[in-house]
Amino acid sequence: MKNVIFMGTPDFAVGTLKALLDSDYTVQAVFTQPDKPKGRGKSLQMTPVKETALEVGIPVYQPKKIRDPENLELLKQYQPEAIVVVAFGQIIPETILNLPKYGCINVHASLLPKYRGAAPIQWAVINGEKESGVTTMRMDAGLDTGDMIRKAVVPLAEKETGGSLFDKLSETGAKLLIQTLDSLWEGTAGFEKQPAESPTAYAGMLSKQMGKIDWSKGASQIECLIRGLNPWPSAYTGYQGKTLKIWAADVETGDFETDPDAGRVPPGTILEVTKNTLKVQTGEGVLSIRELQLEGKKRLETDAFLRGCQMLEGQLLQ
RNA sequence: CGCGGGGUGGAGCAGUCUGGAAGCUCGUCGGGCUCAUAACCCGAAGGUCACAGGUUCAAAUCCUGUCCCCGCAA
Repeated sequence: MKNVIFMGTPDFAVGTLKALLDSDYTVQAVFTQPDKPKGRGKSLQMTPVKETALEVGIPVYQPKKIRDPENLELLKQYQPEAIVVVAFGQIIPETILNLPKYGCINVHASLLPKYRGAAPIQWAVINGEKESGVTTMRMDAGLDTGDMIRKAVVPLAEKETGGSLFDKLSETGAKLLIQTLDSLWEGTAGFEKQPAESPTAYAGMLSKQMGKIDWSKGASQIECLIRGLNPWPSAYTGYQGKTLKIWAADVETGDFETDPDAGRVPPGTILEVTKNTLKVQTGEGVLSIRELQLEGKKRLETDAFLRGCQMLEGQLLQ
């Protein structure tokens, strides 16, 4: 008997849950966040983890607060040997952390102690990291501060996006968790303490607002932001009073000294418009927009976009 | 009933308010120019104007219903 309880909520957790279901561990029950109204019609929507659990007929619990004593009692009845927590979205009290024999095992999508917090994947991309990864740890009362058990390094591709890295780490995390559990059951697991201080800023939740492009920043910095926030919440700017999302861009490496305007116009100014390029002045360097989307419209490659929307050189994005 | 934008040849758009011959920028195909080209010139193919009803002499355009896409909000 290898009984475990699974706690998780978003897509990222689904890969791990599925890996568990395919393994010789028994998922006794699943805990996930309550359904919330989402989408255009504001209809109630199940969490991805709940959907998966229902497909295979595992009991699903959606406590508003995992802290409530009744949940501890509930968990006790299952007598899990370990609780697997992947992006659950609620703070788990110590009483629960200490309940299972092997503790609560968390899969965190960064190389701890870097990027503790809710959105480690995207922050790694935003900050232009060359590599990230997944860490499993035995949870303690702190936030992502538990003793580390296993790590897997994943190099970032040149055009890595939050979404693409998300997929990679989700897959990596699933494998890593199984390995981690195996080592726990075999008694071969090693625990490594984390330093008290994380070398990076806390990787807080992403917000729509942080996608607003500050054109006075450097081109390469903006490009990282665009990739990190793709596909959600996406980087955006304004064009003629409308929201303009920027989905992909390249840092322009060409020589712009020939352009008389380069470096002499305010950041955000459209420097050059050709059939399929859109170059924008930034605080440092020039950014060439490759894919964008105007409010209410579809996401388009620059050349398709320019066919229907006449953008003129000299206009300002803000 | 959360708010709003939109569905027009292969792509992106205009035309809808003020009904009356299918337009624009591209792409595709053929020809020309050129050392050459994503450049330029000439020509051609390709559309049940999302779908279904209704009003009208006449509907892409007005009215009603349905489907689908998207932005905001959550």
